[in-house]
Amino acid sequence: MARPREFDEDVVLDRARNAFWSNGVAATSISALSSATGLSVGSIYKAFASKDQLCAMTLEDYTDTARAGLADTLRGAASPTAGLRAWFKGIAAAASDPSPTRGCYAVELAAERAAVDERIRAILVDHDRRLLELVADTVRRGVDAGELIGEPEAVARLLTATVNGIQVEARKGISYADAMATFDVLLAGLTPTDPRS
Amino acid sequence: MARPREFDEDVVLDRARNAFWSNGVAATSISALSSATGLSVGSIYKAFASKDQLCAMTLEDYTDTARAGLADTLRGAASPTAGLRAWFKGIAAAASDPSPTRGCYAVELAAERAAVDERIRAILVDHDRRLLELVADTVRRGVDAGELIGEPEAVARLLTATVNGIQVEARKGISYADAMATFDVLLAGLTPTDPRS
DNA sequence: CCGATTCGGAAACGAACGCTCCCAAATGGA
DNA sequence: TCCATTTGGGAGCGTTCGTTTCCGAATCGG
Repeated sequence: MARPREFDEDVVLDRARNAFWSNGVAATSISALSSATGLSVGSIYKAFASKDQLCAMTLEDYTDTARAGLADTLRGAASPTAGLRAWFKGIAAAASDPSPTRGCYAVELAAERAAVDERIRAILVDHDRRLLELVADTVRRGVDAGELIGEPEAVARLLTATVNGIQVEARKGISYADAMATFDVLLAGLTPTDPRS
Repeated sequence: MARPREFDEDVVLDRARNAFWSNGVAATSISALSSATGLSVGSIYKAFASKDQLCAMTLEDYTDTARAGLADTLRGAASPTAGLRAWFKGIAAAASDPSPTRGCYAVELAAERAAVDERIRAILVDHDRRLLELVADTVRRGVDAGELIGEPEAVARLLTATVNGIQVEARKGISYADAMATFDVLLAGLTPTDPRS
């Protein structure tokens, strides 16, 4: 009953996230969010309670979407290592994006807010745990198939750490080729039949 | 001639950096910097011109110090790989620091400001270039000594990317053991005589 | 010991901050 | 067709922002 909303919450969350992502959370004012989303200041507070709450919601939406996309990529690939390579290609593409939303929103928030905002930190820690499970599962399948070597969880930690490192480089600017070259060296070290040495 | 300064610029830069680092640059006000440094607002502006300028100076001081420390670590070690291991131990220690200045200041600034502040970005890009040369040189020596395998510059990019990735994890909290385990897997993949498979 | 020069710091600037309030507009059930 | 209820939005709340201004204090060459 009563008057229905005129805006699509997902669209508003996307636009708010991009604003936070481009300029930093603290540097993004409510009036800037109003411009970015098309909602008035009062409507933003009616719908999202506070700036911190809105930020947390954009992050939760982002991490959920990112994990779902990664799960599709990893499980839809022809083999575990093919899945990892597809993941890396997507990361390299996002990292070499010239827009101010290049890199990874979760990395931006981890760096700027995780040490000071308990709520953000909790979302990121939970995301990390689930992401690690996803990647470790793929690595385990790769080890079983003889494509990869090492202890799956430790290897998964290395993979996600390296991806995050590339996302940091992305904030300063990195080419697609340099990002992929890094991933190539990484994978070469985790492959049993590598013709090095 | 004229009245001498009553403060030590290095001490003030250290305290300002820690304030930026803990809370984020945008979220750190001039009055907070005044409290942290002991200088009055007017004195800060007389000595450092602006908040952005002060931030850039803290970063330049930090990156110079970090590179000098790493150079000492890498060149003072018994072997190239021993140098890398010493580097990783220092990173893991800084990453598992429970204080809000855990992780790496350069990563914090890369994530929060590099995409929007040209000056900060330039400092970080320059730092990256020099850091990469330093690490690549060590890797090259390691390859020559038969301790490491791969193309030195690409391997160096992987090492620095992984280190930055651990620094991102540090902002959310990571144990010393988990950080070191990640580095162990990384090095195992870059070592010719590893008993895996 | 004086005068040029710099420093330290309190007060104040206009602007922008996050947020609340209030009211008109829009809806569905009675 | 009202009426209860929720939305949209603009004006305004008190506070804090980054920065400037101004002036007494301190120093050193003359």
